[in-house]
Amino acid sequence: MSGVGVLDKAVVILAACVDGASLAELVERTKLPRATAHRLAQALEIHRILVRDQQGRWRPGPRLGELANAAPDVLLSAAAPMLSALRDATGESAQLYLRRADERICVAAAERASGLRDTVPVGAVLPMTAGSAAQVLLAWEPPEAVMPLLPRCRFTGRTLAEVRRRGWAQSVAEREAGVASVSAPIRDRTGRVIAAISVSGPIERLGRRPGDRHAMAVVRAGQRLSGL
Amino acid sequence: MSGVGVLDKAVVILAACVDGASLAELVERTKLPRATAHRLAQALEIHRILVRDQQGRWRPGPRLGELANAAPDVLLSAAAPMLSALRDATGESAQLYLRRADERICVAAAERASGLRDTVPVGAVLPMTAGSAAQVLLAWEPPEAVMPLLPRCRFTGRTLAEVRRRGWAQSVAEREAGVASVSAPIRDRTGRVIAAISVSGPIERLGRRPGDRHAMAVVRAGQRLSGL
DNA sequence: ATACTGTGTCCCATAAAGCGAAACATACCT
DNA sequence: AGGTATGTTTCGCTTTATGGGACACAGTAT
Repeated sequence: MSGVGVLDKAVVILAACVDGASLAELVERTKLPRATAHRLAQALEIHRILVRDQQGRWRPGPRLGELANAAPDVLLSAAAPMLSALRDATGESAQLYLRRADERICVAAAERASGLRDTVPVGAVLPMTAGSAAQVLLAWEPPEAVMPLLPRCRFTGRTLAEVRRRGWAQSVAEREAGVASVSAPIRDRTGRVIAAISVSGPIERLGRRPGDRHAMAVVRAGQRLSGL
Repeated sequence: MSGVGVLDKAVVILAACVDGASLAELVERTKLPRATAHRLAQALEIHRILVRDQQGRWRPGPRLGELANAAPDVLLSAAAPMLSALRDATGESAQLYLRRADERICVAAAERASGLRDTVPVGAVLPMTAGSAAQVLLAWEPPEAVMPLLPRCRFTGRTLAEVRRRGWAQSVAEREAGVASVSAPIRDRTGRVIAAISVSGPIERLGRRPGDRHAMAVVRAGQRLSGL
């Protein structure tokens, strides 16, 4: 598929191990012969791209993070002042989310200093089934990646089409009662959505159409963080 | 080396691309024949493990981060409450650092709420040449990885030997005048140091031997975050 | 206790994939 | 204009990767 079969197989194995996999699960998910899966997983383990726990389950190893450091670091470094600026411009808490399978993780945040505010601590794992950031992270994904999730989502395919059209998403009382939010995509150089930038706060302040008020600032921040 | 030559070559290529590389640089750094380096880099690009910019330079692609998400997520998720607990227990700001080549990045922090405090925002990139976290991230590295850096460090090989003996590091006015800090390692299941956890604050409060006061709490927090 | 099934590991004969020299195209420098 | 460096592609050949099957161990059913 890429022209190098061993790499094709290794990537399939890595994808199967994101949430942990035994050898049997690996074979089942990758459809590779057991000897092949075992041999390649061991080789990835030697490189610390996979690690194996006491139960014999493989999951992503530290070397992946080391090799990936440049990409996330650049975004994280650039995001910190941008989130602070967005918080100051909008008067609401701002966050940055990465997608992880069926969840999203907050990797940077700038919290409104006082008063009523939505607090999402860095490291928090939130669902992909609700919230404007989830809509943004899903809207540009291929349909086959989205379809299995949609039955459990608080939004629909139609909502995601609207997100693609507008370039941003808004939600009211989706992830949490009383909270409204606006999100926009952050893209890599190829145009793929790699993260979502958001502001969130109480419905009392943001209203039932928070995009009217804050979409432009959030979209602008997302554009500035794109292409790094 | 791992028994699968293509994977061995791919990892060498990925390591060479962490800070960006043209084809010529890739060939120079990996010692691979040009056709081989080109073919494998293109295959990694097809998988989005590498991306290529307009100048033809390859660097880590978004897929690496996606595949690595689980590993950093587990640590990041677990760290947030642990950093808060450490901040409350010690009364100082607490941070978590990952190593990136010759720098370290703050990926999680819990800041002391009021008064004089050391503020390191999430996303901040700090040098590997000064500070107790730098000592911890270097102390268990192989000598050949450390030697090139030592001439520029504010500490010595002897300091690093002491860190290995004690299991923690302390620094006074190294990274910044007036700031003292204590750090301890966070290890993966194989025992390798993958991150450093720290508390930092003014010398006035922490004293010139901040380890006397806080090493136990920091080491304990590091142990609890190890092996995830 | 025994038989069967599932899982993990390893070996090695074989086939297929990956290798990489060389050719070609383009850009840059003198 | 000529030489050099860089990037891309081809394809005959060699080396590497494949994966069936054997083995060991654990778990389950009878």
